[in-house]
Amino acid sequence: MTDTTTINPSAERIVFAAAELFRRQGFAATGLKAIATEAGLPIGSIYHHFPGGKTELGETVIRITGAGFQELVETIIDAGTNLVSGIDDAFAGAAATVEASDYADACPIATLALEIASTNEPMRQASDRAFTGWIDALTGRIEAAGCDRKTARATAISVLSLLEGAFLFSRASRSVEPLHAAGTSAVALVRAAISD
Amino acid sequence: MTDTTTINPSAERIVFAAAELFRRQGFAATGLKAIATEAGLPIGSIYHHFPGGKTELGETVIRITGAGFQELVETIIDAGTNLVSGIDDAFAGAAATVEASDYADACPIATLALEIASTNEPMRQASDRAFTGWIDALTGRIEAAGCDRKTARATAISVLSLLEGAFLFSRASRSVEPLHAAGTSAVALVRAAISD
DNA sequence: TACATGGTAGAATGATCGTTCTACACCTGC
DNA sequence: GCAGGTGTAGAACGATCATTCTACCATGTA
Repeated sequence: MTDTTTINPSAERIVFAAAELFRRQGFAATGLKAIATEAGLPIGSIYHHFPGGKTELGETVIRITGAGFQELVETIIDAGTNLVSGIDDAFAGAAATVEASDYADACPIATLALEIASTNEPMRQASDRAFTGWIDALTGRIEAAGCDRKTARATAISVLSLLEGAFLFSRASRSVEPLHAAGTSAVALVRAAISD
Repeated sequence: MTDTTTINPSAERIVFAAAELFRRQGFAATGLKAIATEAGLPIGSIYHHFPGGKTELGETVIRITGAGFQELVETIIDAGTNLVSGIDDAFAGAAATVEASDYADACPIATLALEIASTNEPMRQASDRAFTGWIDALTGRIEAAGCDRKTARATAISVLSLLEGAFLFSRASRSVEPLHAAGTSAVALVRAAISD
């Protein structure tokens, strides 16, 4: 099993190649050969670094890209003059990223999380942990901004739901309108939550 | 090409079998043999009814289940004493359905829509049309409840984003909490939109 | 009766799949 | 120098994939 805190350069190349392909076309449609090619390594290396096979690689991708996305979003939110403007910036940034990537770079794990939710328990648990990390991080910020914990959590879930739902619609419509609409609503929900 | 307004019994069995499997495990992970088996028909029948192959079947599944979901949600919303309570009922119903189906029956087309968004243009367009139909239908209701069109549309997009995002989190966490949180927020957004 | 149409039935095809296996190279420690 | 560990390299394997093809049946029409 790959070290849980660090990851060696080749394994990292495999994870990033896989993450890109999984995000763009999903888990089942991505073959290990394509990942190996994208990573510039032989297919045997995948099994060397991830002896558990495709599922283990999938879990690692979920863990690492889920944490990376969380860190990115936190950085954006925390750079705002306050929580509300930070969230506004995060949605705007998401829209810009999605548009600049030809509507491919949306949520790093949503596509495969839905694919495997009913069929691959280790990966489902990994995705649950990633999403829970996001929800907890945002809950903490909303709470710190002066909201009771229960409402903060519900608001965090809603804000992230808005983001995920809007990603889906943006990719389907090849338009950033959903992300802008959802961003406006996210701001309104958070404003209401911290003004109570 | 299958008739666009009616569909014969065998083709219908194929579509429903496919829809179930696509929803549960996604498009790429579902083989035509499994669909044929589920429909109780030989694999040749799939090509007979859908000469365009798997893509054509995918488009048909998106069209039919997208329209069916819209009709279901509209029925629930319109049965409420007013728009706000109708939307509340819709989210509660979604939560009950997801829970009763072992967290498999969420959005009929989200999983495959994300899988194919960057790789299969005919199907992406079909998913865009389905989602657009949902957005337009809800926009109309919010507008009829006394909201300007621009805000009505943005609110409709947000409500549906909340639903889709919450479906994702509910499937990942095997919990209905996200749908209840999103439902409360949807109600708040719609209330605010029609009181302006 | 012959032909056309619509449909079920399932084998055949070449390609891709995840996985296992064998081979070799390099580095480190004893 | 040898053994063990780490890693690249890619062929082999059995299974599954989407698609095409052949065969047969039933019905309706000329």
